[in-house]
Amino acid sequence: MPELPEVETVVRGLAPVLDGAAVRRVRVRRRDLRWPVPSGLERHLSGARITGVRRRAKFGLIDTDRGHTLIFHLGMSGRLRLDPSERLPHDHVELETDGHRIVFHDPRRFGSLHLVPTAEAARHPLLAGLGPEPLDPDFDGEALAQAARGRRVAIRALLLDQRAVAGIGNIYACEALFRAGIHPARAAGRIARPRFERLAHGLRAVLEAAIEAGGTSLRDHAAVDGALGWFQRALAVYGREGEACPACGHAIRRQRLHGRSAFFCPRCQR
DNA sequence: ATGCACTCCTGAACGC
DNA sequence: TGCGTTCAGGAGTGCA
Repeated sequence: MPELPEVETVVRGLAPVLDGAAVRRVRVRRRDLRWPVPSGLERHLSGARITGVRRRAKFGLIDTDRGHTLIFHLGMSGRLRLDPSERLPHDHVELETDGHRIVFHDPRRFGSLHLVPTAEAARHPLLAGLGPEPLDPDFDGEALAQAARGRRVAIRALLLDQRAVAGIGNIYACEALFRAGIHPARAAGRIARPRFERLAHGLRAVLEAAIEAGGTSLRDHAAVDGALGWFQRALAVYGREGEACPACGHAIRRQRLHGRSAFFCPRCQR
């Protein structure tokens, strides 16, 4: 389940391979992803040179010298495979450069590909409303406090809202809340100001540690070279229902919240 | 504006 | 063994 650290891992793996490379051929085997693969993808990318690979929230952006940017989202089960030795089911799109092949593989097809003029990438509907990057140097508790003002939703739901803060999914929302000692069901607007500072710090710390470890590979994530991320070993609460809280030893609890599991320590998180 | 259920999809895990 | 059910969840949609 690619969240910010997993996408960052993919982008970092992709950049040295794609930066400066020329796209030789694009092959689309399946167009019906989360949204249809743009019909002009092959035409606009073939022959273009890649000028950069970057990330915004959970999106990867590949810029070309033709003024187009390819945006990818990995959804739930998406992977980018670099120079795969065999073709697999669900290999939907293939990008051949002068030297490598990048394959977009996505069994559940919650992922998507988009092509936009580079100058308008930030205004694309999927990117336009995104909140601040939690790893941006300017990101702090104030940004979270502002997004939470007057809101009655559970803080976990607010963290998952990409307009409030970008790139967070269920795993890192749960982990950051544990680090900040905040109960996932607590109403966002009823959290005292200093606690947002702890939450912002918890988010940053857990995301940086996860990137360092190459992300969390629960089921679907892997770096472009197929390497698994090792951060699941460092998860304190996510997926650990019944296990001992690493801080106090109390059993980790799982609670259904808005249709999704929230994992937390009922003693440490209030 | 806000909150929330529903929807898409497939594979893994589970129960009988 | 084999079938059915449940779950995972990012993010748009549509409703109250």
